[in-house]
Amino acid sequence: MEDTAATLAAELDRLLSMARELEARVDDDQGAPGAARELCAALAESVDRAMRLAGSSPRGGDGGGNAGTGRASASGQVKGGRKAAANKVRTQVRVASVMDAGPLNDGLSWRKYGQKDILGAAYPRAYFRCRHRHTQGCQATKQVQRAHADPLLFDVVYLGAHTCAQAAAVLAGPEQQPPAAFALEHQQSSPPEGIQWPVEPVTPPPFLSSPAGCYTPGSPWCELAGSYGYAAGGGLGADMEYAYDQFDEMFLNLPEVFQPDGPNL
DNA sequence: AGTATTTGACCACA
DNA sequence: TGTGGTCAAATACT
Repeated sequence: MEDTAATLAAELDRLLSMARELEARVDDDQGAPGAARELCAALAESVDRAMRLAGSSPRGGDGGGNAGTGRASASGQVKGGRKAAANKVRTQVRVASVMDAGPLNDGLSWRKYGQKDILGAAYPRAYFRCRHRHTQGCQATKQVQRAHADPLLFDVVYLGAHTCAQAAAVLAGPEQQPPAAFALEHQQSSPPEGIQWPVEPVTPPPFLSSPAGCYTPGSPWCELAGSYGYAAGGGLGADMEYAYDQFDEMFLNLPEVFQPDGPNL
């Protein structure tokens, strides 16, 4: 056990270093996708290994204020069409909202369809689905829940792949650029997401931004101070959790995740 | 007037 | 049986 723990620690440390290097490179040299990709690949590999080492309980740690029910993971079945999301790609992201940051979102059009109090959670969970669900059959949904441990942190879970034209447009951006960056440039097209919280949660897509402090021991979340452009220095954090085997693919081929024939659909 | 959000109820799964 | 996810009518907002 201790051996594994030590290895895990080393892996995570390495991960942190790479992440920081990646940040530095991307930061001062935006035209170096090659180097960035290399690092991303190594990063993904390292994270994957670390996660495997962490044990067979991906959600066991239950980071921070997450209700941690853990029941939404792929259960397969789904009879009457409900709980269909359980079948889909699950991507968990932790973001920090920033005061006065305004109604930022990930550049995609979401429509809130429900909110529910979650057992053991201090704050309700909000349910969103793609606005083009009916017109284009886009099955993507997301769940947003404030972490009770830190009211400024929001746990965002993306379920399912975006198949709508808008998502395709967003993801067709330059060089795997995170949709969030796109969103920042197109905020005016982002309708407000009504969540009954004082601050609007920023919900970056599943893509590593820039690390500051990474991986909280005992938690499945990876703390990543964001430089998504949301609020530099404003205290943005973004965590992410992926199904182990999906991590690399999602990380390196983000657009595929949102495409009709994504890696896990 | 049209659209988005809220909220209670229903359904399915563990 | 309890809980989470979704639906749909009512309400609020632009």
